[in-house]
Amino acid sequence: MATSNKQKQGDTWQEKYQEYLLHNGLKSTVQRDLIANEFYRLKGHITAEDLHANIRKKHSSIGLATVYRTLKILASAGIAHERRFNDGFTRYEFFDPEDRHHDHIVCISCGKVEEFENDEIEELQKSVAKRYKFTMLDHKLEIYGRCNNCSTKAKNG
Amino acid sequence: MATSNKQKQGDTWQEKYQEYLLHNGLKSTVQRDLIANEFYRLKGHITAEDLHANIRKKHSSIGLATVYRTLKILASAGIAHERRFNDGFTRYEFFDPEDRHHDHIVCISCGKVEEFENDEIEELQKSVAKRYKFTMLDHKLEIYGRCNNCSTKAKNG
DNA sequence: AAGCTTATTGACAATGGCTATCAATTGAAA
DNA sequence: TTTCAATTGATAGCCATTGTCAATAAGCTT
Ligand SMILES: [Mn+2]
Ligand SMILES: [Mn+2]
Ligand SMILES: [Zn+2]
Ligand SMILES: [Zn+2]
Repeated sequence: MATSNKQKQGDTWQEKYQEYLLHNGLKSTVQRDLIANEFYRLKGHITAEDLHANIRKKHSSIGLATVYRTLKILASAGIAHERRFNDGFTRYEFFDPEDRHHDHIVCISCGKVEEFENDEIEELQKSVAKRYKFTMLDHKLEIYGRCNNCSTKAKNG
Repeated sequence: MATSNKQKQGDTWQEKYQEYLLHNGLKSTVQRDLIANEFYRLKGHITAEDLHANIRKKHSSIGLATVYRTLKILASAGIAHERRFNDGFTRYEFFDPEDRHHDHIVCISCGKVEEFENDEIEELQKSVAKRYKFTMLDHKLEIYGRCNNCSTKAKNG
């Protein structure tokens, strides 16, 4: 076949999405596809409600429940990652298999979220898990603080 | 005075508690004091409901809302620390000013929570915050996995 | 010790993010 | 097309936590 020699780097998220639907007896629907595409288009760390609000602008009949449902599917398919910071919302971010693992630094004042990678921390975590005889499956590292902008604002007016 | 030359190491949590109440127009009540003492006695990472259940054994009339309220006060007073792992409950743990900061490694199978300290990770976090020009106020590091016991169980039975 | 003022309590209602339910609709296989 | 399971939007329900409120208790002040 034309694509099989391309060491699977050509797998787009859309292909992954369709494959997941197929293998799980799920259907491609106009709402589902729309939500998935809009999710991809918007980027960032988005809540179901934010995404729903955005979609509503063009497609006012799509229900919030369907957005929740679709985000869960995308997460199960490995296309989205669930994130829970400390604001009571579940957020989703698009996951590209090319991307490396990253953690987050969050501004508690304006909500800005920056991403960072730190191999040393990752390694140290592994050693901690080992020391406590835990099989590490996941981890969560979040730094909370005030971004440069918000720190400056606080100092002045 | 008899205590003033003791570089404040003699401050018990009870003193801190009473002081906090005083300075904030709050009252010492039998329920409040009971909840605070039971919280101290039980240790661990406890939920409001767990604590309430324990107290109910001896004092069946104490309301759950009062337990919630008291835990919030203890947190504000710096006597308890709030923790949110990924099980949907807010947990509280007693905080001793003598203790150093620690993070957590959590078994997703049996719920066991171990505590660890790692200065290298702490330092690396500071450097990340600095790189992103964030004023770090807090951070959360949790390792999720399976404890030795639960890993073994999974392999066999 | 009694009165006074304000905080506190327990019961219960309400909140809010999210999920379950259900009748109507749609996708896709035949 | 027909068929039939999957999907949808609306809405009810869930559940940890918080708000409300009338009754009560703390901690002054006399
Ligand atoms: Mn991210
Ligand atoms: Mn702890
Ligand atoms: Zn900010
Ligand atoms: Zn375990």
